[in-house]
Amino acid sequence: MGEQGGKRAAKFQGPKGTRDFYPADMVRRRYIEQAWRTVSIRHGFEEIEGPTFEAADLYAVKSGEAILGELFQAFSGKSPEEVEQVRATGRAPYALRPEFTPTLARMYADRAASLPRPTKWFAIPIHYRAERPQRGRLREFLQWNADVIGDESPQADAEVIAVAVGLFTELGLSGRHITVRLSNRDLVSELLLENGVGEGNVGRALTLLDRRDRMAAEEFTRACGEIGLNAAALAERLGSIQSEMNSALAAMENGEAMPAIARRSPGIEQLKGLLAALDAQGILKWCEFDFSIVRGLAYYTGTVFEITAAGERAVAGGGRYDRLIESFGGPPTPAVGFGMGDVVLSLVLEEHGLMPEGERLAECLGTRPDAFVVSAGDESCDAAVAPLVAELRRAGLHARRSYKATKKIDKLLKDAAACWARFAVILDESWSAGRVQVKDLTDGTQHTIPRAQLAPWIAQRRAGLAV
RNA sequence: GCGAUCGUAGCUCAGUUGGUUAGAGCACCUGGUUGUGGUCCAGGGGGUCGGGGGUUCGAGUCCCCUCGAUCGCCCCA
Repeated sequence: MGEQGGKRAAKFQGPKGTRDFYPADMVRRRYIEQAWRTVSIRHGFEEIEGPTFEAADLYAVKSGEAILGELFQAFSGKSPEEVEQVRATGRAPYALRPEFTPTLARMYADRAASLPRPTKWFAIPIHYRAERPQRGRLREFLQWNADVIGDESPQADAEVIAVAVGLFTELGLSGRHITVRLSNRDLVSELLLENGVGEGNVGRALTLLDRRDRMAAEEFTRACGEIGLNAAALAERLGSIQSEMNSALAAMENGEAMPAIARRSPGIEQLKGLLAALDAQGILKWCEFDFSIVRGLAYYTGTVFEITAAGERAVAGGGRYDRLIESFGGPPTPAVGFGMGDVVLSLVLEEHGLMPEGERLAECLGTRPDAFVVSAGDESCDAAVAPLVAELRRAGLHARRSYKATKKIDKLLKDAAACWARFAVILDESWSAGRVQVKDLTDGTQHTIPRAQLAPWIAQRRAGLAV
């Protein structure tokens, strides 16, 4: 911009951390979205969607500082008061959504009285976070969310984990590639209280544990001192309970009954319930306990989990948020859910050669043309291409044509093969007698078909019926 | 927001100690090899070397700034 007239226009680049989806990229995105949608529906979830921006206050307290620092802010610019507010406070009235759970909780709270229990919803929203892009992290991304609302039982926790596992299975991933790491905030909180932390400092302590690996040892020690936490004792207790729980998990995976657990507490009861429910879902082999996971978002309660793949960031993360809906003005409503981003998932699929391409991808997405019409004859054949394509489309077929000027059949067929068409319709000398050549590009056979029977012939043959 | 590396056609890259009109392969378009699907051959379109400034007789090649990308930090999907 700012160039003199006559100079070439300035080129624009897409904003930092965003992606352009050309056709080859879009089909890969659709492949993932289709798997998300198919598996969600298979597990009995119903699709919802909300606004891409919300009142900034929606995120203010519930999400925690971590997300607040990454908010993309938005305002209409229509009123002087609004502009002045942004200028004075640096805070806009709206924010592009950085996550979906607050929107979901708001939507549920609005109609809670008329919604069934449990309500099972999924969404495939686009999200925005103003962080520095890097491997597996962009500023604009898709995130699949699946939530069970109104069911406090561990069966609900297991059900959302099961739909995530179902997705991995659908895409060809297994427990060799993927691990579901389970934890429980109530259990960790109990142990914090038993190891020196006062009632009012539990939240702070959880945040501290969440960052433990990322801070200097002496800094961690000092922070522990401030809240009275005996970190060594806590680590020892958590570690021994963790290995006990993992042994129980392994035993159950071998078909044995759940072993007795030494400790008795509300947190342990939740974990035992979860273990039984995961067993009922048949997905124990994907899971393990990892009590170092507490998660950064402030609204989590009880069960929390992260799903990881070797060498990558977390593919998905989630947990219980039993008080969030109430805090948005709804009735007290337990809920559990997770989010899975498209960026890391794509990397994992690529890494294992599980992202299909070419014909297989076109087949999965239903984008293969049924007929590809080419003219290899005189002007009358050229003129017949457009009406013939239109006729096939009216018959409900996916019909395309070549736009090349050449009459070379090899090049025209190459054109047809490039889009994975099932049949090539060749207009040549026989067109003057009302017939076309149809080549089945799958098996190489060629047939002479009267024009009037072309569409039904292709439709039947596509359906696998004998002609 | 901080650090490191990088930035030449749509893609992958080559460009000699700075020196005349910036190259290749793939892709795209056209034509030929006289008519059937990732052969071969020929031709063509497309880049002011991310952008701006500076040093120099002269910079894609050196210096500064800026934008972007990649990989870490932070945080999380």
